[in-house]
Amino acid sequence: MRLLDDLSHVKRCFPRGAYLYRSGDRFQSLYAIHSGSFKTQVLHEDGREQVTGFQMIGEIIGLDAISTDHHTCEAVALEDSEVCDLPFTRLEALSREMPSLQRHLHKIMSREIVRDQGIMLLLGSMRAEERLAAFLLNLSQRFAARGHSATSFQLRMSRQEIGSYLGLKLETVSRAFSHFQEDGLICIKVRSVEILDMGRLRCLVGQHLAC
Amino acid sequence: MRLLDDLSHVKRCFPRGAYLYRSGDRFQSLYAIHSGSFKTQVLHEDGREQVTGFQMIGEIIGLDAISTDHHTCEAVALEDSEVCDLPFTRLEALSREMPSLQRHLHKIMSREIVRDQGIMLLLGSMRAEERLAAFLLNLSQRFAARGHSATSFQLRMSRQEIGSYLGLKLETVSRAFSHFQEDGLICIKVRSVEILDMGRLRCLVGQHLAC
DNA sequence: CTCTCGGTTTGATATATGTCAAAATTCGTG
DNA sequence: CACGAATTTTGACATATATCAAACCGAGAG
Repeated sequence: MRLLDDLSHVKRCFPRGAYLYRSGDRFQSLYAIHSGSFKTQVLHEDGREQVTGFQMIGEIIGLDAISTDHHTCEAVALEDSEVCDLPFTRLEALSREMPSLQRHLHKIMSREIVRDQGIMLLLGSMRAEERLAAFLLNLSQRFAARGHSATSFQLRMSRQEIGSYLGLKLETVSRAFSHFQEDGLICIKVRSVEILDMGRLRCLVGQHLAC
Repeated sequence: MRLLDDLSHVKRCFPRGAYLYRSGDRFQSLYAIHSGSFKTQVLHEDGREQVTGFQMIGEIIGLDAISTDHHTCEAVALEDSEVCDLPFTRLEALSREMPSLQRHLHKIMSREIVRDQGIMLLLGSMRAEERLAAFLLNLSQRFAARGHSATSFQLRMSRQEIGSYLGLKLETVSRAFSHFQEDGLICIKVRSVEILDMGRLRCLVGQHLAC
């Protein structure tokens, strides 16, 4: 990771709502998120859009573009954010010199593939409340990994964006949040979340088991 | 691609139903499909399984395992098949020597990420018949790319497997096929498909547009 | 501070897909 | 060739989620 830091000291700022890249943009760099957060989404000709992920500090985005030399999705800042460019040809050259960097890069790409498989599982075989519980637990875990509270955090995205990510309508997301709150699983006030019963939330994901 | 061929002349055979690898297996190699076809699926603790893809000749599988050194999904032969092992450490060593191989490997991984995004779009925002139409068009295109007919082919997977892949129940898949047939879009007899009206099938994907 | 507007919540109703069940067909095996 | 098992098709009905609509709330602008 230190190697990546060496590659670029230049941070660029993106205000909330700004595009880091758009679908069709020429591929130059991967981007390391230095502060803030982004969403990535793919567009369908007919205008529908599907959020494919929410990225936070330390995560690398832009991997989709390697395949065609053009970005196939777009990345939008969810809050004021900073990113470091990682020019890809330099990254490739460096990783030819340093097997550890090479392996690291491969792991990053593979991890993205595994993450995507998890989302397919979620979209293909979970019900609305399971999906939302899985989403909350995923956020919780990622906040914790960054030294923040695992139980209390702010959502950076709208109900609409959560819904798009989870394959649900925003009303369904809102209702599921309300239901979780009635059941004492969470306390939610618009965008601030507190997880009250992590155990039962975990049980919700994987309904099929007795809990 | 020739480089990959050099890497391994050894083909291994897998009869229909055999596992190429299972979830949890130690990662050693990527696999190039030399003949036949496979499905990959992820398992949920509670027993649910989600098919994440169908792979055919020339495609590389096992990329998920790089991230953790263990396979996170499993691959099952859909018919008698042959694969070439591509030992990953040798692949990495070679690609340090040969920038073109390095780039090729990166593109393969990135292409998988793009493919997964497409499936998320499908699962997250398409209706049953749109999903199935997209699936048929995808198969058609891949058969055509391999020199087979784009309009007439055999399905190698069951309704159940198609349903799992598309986030639908097998009955829904069957009904959608029947409906396509009534509408004169396809002729389907169990596992043999003939596409009769490619244009209207394309229109079905992306319902929102007037067609 | 108040207004406005986007976002959120909640309710009533519609609909796509799931569920359960039975019949029909195909396929593998003896 | 014939049997049984597995897969597929089809039907009747149930239900999760979408849709439409209205009320509510909160954050930013003036």
